[in-house]
Amino acid sequence: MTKHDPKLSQLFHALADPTRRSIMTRLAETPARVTDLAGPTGLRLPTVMRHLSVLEDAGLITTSKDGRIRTCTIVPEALDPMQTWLDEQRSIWESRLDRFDDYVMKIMKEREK
Amino acid sequence: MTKHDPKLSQLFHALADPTRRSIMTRLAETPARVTDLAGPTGLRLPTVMRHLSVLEDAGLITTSKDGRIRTCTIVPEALDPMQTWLDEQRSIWESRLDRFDDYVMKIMKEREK
DNA sequence: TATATAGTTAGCAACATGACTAAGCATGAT
DNA sequence: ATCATGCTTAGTCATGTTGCTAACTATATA
Repeated sequence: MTKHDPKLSQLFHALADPTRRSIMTRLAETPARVTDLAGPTGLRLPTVMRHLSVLEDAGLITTSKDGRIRTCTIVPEALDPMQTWLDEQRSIWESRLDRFDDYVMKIMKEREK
Repeated sequence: MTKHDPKLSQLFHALADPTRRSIMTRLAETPARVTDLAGPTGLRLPTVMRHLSVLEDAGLITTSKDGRIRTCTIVPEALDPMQTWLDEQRSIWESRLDRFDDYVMKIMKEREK
């Protein structure tokens, strides 16, 4: 399972940048224009544009243009694969603990003899 | 909050690579030697070493050397900040939905007049 | 129509990343 | 002591990422 999974890589990569995470947090509040998003970052517009297209390619936001204004909106479900990966990891880890418990139980029973 | 948060960036970056994720999944099962980890990847040892040090720098694994064998072990708690970030995002998103509900309620009441 | 606003495109520079090979250094087995 | 094993270091190379400026397009607004 999860042979290639480029979608997950894209997701993690998109969120590995603090600027992009702050954009995500801002957009979690409410949709915003490109210029609104650029403001707090202190970065130039083309730079912010690039960050936005990384987020959009990863499916984390959608954008639409009305007149000369582009509005960005988050896509909350886009985070689901990440949560799923986390849960899978935890699940494997926990079954490992279970196996360890089994092992300990076995040893204990051995000693009871 | 989360002004810089380089730890989170490091975490996300470390997990953005499929090789590193597969190593994590493998290590969730049980600790392993460097060579054991290299095998399935088809990559050369120095390359795998680099991946391992990225994971170790991110705090996702620890390693220890016994004789000439280095054993790698996952640090499950290292994923906590990621889960926390996800929860924070969701929380902001949900309170936004609440505010939207409030807004809708307000409109509805306006209409009742 | 002229001007400001909002975004876009192109291209550049600096640095980071992920792969490799070649060579080295301990440790364990013969 | 010699050789194989397991890892480590150093150095190279191609590509990707993040920032910039400059110049452009398209839409308001005066």
